[in-house]
Amino acid sequence: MSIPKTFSATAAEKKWYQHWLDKGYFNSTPDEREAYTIVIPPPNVTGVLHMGHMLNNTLQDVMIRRARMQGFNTCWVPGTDHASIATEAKVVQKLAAEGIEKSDLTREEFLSHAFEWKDKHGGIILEQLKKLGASCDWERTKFTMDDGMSESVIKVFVDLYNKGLIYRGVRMVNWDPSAQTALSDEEVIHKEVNSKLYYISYNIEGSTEKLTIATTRPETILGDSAICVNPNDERYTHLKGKKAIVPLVDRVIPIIFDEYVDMEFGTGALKITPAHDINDYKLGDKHGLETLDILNDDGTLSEAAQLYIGKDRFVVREEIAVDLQEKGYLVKTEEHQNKVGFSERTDTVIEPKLSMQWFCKMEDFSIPALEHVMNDDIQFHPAKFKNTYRHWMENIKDWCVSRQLWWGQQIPAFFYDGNKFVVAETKEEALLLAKKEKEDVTLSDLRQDEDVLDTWFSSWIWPISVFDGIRNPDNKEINYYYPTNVLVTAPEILFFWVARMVMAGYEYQGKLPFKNVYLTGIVRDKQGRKMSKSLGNSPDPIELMGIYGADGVRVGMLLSSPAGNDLPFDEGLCEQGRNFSNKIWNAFRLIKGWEVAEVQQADSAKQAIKWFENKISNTIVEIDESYSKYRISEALMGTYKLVWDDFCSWYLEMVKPVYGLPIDQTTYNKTIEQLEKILKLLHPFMPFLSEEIWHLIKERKEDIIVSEWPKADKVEEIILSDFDIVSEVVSSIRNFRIQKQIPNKEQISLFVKENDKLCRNMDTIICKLGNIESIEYSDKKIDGAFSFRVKSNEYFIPLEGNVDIEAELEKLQKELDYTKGFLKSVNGKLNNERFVSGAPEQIVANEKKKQADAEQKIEVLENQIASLS
RNA sequence: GGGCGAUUAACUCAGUUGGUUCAGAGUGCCUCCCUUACAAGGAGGAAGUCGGGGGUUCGAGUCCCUCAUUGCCCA
Repeated sequence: MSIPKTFSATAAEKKWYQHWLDKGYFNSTPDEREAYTIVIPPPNVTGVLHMGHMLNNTLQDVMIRRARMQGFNTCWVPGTDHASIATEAKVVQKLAAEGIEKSDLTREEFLSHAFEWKDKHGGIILEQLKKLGASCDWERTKFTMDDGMSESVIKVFVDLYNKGLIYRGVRMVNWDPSAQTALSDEEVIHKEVNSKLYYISYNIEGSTEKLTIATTRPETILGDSAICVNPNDERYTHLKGKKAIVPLVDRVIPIIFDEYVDMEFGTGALKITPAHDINDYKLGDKHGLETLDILNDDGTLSEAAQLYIGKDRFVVREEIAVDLQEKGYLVKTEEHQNKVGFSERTDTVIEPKLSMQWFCKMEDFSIPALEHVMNDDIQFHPAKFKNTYRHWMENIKDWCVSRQLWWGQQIPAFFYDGNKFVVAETKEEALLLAKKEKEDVTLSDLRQDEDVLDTWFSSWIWPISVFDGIRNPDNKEINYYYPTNVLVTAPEILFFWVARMVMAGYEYQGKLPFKNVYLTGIVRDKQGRKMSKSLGNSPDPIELMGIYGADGVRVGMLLSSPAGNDLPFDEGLCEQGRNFSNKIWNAFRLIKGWEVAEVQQADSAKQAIKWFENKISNTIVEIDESYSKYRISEALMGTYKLVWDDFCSWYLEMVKPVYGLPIDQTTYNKTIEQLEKILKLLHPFMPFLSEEIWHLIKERKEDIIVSEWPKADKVEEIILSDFDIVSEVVSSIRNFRIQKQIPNKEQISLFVKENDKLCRNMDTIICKLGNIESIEYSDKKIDGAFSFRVKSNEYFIPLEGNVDIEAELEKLQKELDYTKGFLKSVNGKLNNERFVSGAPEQIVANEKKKQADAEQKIEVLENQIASLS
């Protein structure tokens, strides 16, 4: 049988993924085992896979696969969310391309277009996740607008309304004039922009004096209700009781005094526009000012503005500056940097706007949500995010849950008689409620609120609703799978998703939604920029997997991504992953190529097996520990080094038969046994490669994906430390050969002056790897030989004549200097009375041991130097 | 402006409650090698005043203060 030199990933990926699906390994139903559950952070239904998803979902798959092997009943629930703003924007855009305006359609017509779009473009991302190897229970795939899911959302809304936790009110909201909807604070991104500061002078009524204000938004003067100055500002005290006249429209407004105004900024005089600025709104409220809304929903000026009616706010900004200039009101303009809010979804400048919205009260929710994170009932990885979380929870504001869109769950509030309304799950129930208030109300009198709920209002109950725990709070599945074990997500959505899930969890299940939260970093390009579609700096994950294999990319993603740290992505990492696949593949080829025969087991092989069994146990302990701390990249690196360094570079070299000769059965069997353990450890990271080799080792029915996670045996530390000496001896021999240009196949002899008792069990390994004819122990040094030291023992390789005494002396001297320095630092401590009396006993004992070792080594070195000079 | 982090090798990061000379890993780089699993490989090697300064301590990469740089969140 001939095995190709490299692992061909594509075929194996297809084959095994289908096989796993056929066998139903990903599917879960409650049974007597303990559950291990993860719910996917639902990606946007019309999204495509990007590098952030790759990182996130690889992590989840690693955890799920390991848990499966550990015997848990694993359940990874996939799904997507409807992403109301983004998706509606896409649908509107698509319709516009066909010449259809949203305003021409009824709600039902629009929604049928939207669902059509979703059916066609939705869920691509889930198919892409399969390529990555994601072992989700696909039969459980959920979409936030599925009937049951929407029903849960509505139920929660009604329930919270009835509890008095949802209310309707006029508030200043973040208005997206492009999407024409309100946004939550979290959906607004503040960016530093270069803008202009306009200095505009207002006439004072009944005076020739002028008052100059500074603003970045000159168009809003049309909505001014007052000018405000600081009462401590002596420049303006004489204006008390006076009035100012708004330029161009000649409206008379009061001059008011409030310490809110910063005397240093601009001219110290502030125009107040309560309808278009949150701080002005608060001031207006405080001083009882008029509220003049001069903008339409689409960002054009309304009739209330009197001028520029119907023109866009940015156009007006330009025009009004010119007009003010011409009429002599514009004193000057300055370059100015300020922060402006943009819509996360449409990148439009946000307009603070007063409007009637639905809000969810957050204060009561935040108490348990904060407490259970601070006391580690819910653990964050890394824990540093607890601070950020606390800060938000302690400054929480009510949540604006209504959106002026159609794509989403329509708010179940039904109006009648103008502004009277009832809230109920169905129109029929609403009618019953309404009838209590007004007997003659009919079904056709009821008009449902036009708005839909924020998408996060679906997502915050996701860990519950995917198990139908809202509609049936005590069902078998929710009781079995909830709380979930870990949530893997990005810190950017810590607040508007993670925190709210915690709130909903306690409200609706009385329990935390997940025990652990693993926060990933952001995947960045080499220049440190966030990878994004608009920048075009993100590689296509599917293409990457084609080049490096899914396993290679998985390893590449995890190699340098400790929790919470950004990942500066480099294709080189995937290449490293691919190379790793190949390394394992070739180790397998080597073993598979051996001819097995009834021959005596070499002692070196016997010793090697003993060592590796201990080594692998030791590593399993370390890897398990890394996993338990959610240090996934550390677990990967531990596995990587076990395979590459310990197994391939050391173990296989030690047991490898001489070329052309067969291997004994015992060593072969043991080697396969070790290889299988290694494949199991690799499986969470490299599911395809491990399954492929697992089955190439021999024909078998059982699959590695459901095999048992290796357990560590008791580790004999002494064997590991003895091997450390052996490996150092071997390295020194190799070094010697390279220096003296003595080829490996030329046998040499080794003499040892044993100053410190050595374990000789592994001498056969030294002989094999160093191609040593014999090792001879003696109590005196060998003259005229190449020498090196490991610990305090001296090793000699006799050499005809050409020992470079100078070089040898220099090396010895260097080592001597180092050891003396070391001894000095140790003595420094031991001679310090306060150290000896103050430090713990164990530490002092250690220092004494170090002292003795160093002294012995110095003696050895000095003797050697003396003999050479 | 307020809050929270970060700063360790060329790059990306580890470094547990202060205690082996503790200064690490992977990558990259340099030298040699197509040796009969693997050049997608092997054998070696160089490389850092732990951001600066001060303090606590017998002892500080680790604790405290301060400055600098930088990131994130909030206003």
